[in-house]
Amino acid sequence: MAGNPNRSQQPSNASVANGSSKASADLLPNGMENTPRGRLLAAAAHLFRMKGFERTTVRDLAQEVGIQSGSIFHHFKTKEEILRCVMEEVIHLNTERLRASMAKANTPQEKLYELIRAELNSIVGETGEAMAVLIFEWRCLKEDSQQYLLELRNHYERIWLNVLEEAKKEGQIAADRDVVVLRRLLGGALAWSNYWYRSEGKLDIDQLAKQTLYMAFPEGL
Amino acid sequence: MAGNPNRSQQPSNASVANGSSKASADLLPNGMENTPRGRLLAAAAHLFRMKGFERTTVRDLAQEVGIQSGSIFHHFKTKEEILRCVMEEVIHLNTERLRASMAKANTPQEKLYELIRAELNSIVGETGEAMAVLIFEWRCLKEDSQQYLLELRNHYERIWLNVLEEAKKEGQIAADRDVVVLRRLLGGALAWSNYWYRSEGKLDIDQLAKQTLYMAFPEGL
DNA sequence: CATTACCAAGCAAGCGCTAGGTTTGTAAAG
DNA sequence: CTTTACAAACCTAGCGCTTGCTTGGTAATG
Repeated sequence: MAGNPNRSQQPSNASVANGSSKASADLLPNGMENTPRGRLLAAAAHLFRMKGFERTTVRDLAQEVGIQSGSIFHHFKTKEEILRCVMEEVIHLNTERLRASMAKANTPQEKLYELIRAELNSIVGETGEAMAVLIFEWRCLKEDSQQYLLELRNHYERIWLNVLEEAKKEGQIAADRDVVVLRRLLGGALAWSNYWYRSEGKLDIDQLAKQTLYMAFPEGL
Repeated sequence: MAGNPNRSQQPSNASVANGSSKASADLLPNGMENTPRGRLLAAAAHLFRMKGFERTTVRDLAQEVGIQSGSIFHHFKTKEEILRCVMEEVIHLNTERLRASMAKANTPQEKLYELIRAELNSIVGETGEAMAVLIFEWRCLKEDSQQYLLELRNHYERIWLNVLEEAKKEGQIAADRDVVVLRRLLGGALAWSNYWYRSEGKLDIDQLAKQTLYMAFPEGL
């Protein structure tokens, strides 16, 4: 009765138990999902996305990775900390991604396109579930977690605004347009794609990025 | 011990108890907030917006309108029914609003502008809280409620698509653009404004509508 | 032999909701 | 003008269940 059944039995019947075979596959391409902590974060991103943070119980989460609910608290102090970690990691990852995109783009036009393409990939690609959680479960964080993550997000937004301001200076964006408002409109349009875009459809990500670029920056084309 | 303290004492100390003096003010301009049911819906829209559906307890809601938690179920069968009613009413109201806007607009340009302006008013105006609930608490509905509300939402979307298709036919929208994708990008951009737009700022709704129109339909101007 | 990863059992709090009774507003009947 | 009738609105008390989390222990690894 006491003790732990052999480790190798547990994960398999866990992923069979409920039909979700995707959970351990793909949150972060870091190889992070090989640690127990990483597996928990990946499963959390998946469940929080599907059911929402509140509706996901620690028992759901435990079942998804094949452990007992109590064991979760060996890795995280509270349920909220799990949420915060999912968000923190996805911000870091995507900020790095954005920075890398800007490094290899040269002209303002290229940069604008790459900004859109990178954010779109964050939202509908591998990190999509975590991004959706970041956006739509924000309220579930405690005040101080919000404050901390807000700073991280500001770095990300700064990259966007720098490029937009540069593009405006060089005439790619009309002088009478407010770049902050433009960024917000664009951010909403892109974030929304998390709801409707399906990669199996006939529209691929690059095409959608082009359509968005065309919508937002008519002057530049 | 038994019985109900005089009615006139109850509502006042209820709205003082927590600092929210706004709850009973403004969901629906119908005068609907004068019925107990209407007051509950208005308070629900407010609380669901601030804290989310799951985090709002029936006890929170009861306190906001100054009754006991059990009394809520005299007006609604379940907590989920309250959510559904909030959503249902806001869809009806805004569909009607959109239809009215289209009735008085003549040219395709005017119609495009009015579409944007009407939706923006739905999102950041009086019905903003209920709209946010409609958008962000969708998952909390049971399957059949979702199905029912989806039909209502489709009517709303049909109005948009009809106008967009007409505008495309008349050359206000370039021939190579997909109106469905365009609507989704635009819908996202507008929905997002619920997060950041504050009417106290220097940008008024009409200005924002113009900026959005300019972003989305460069050909038409 | 310490560290990491886990289990088994269960506690205290909070949840949606119910049951059964009381009060209040309204309007017809006496 | 009163009395009676009745539905709508509300209260009190609490049930049954689920929740996040804790405790005290075991098993395997290096």
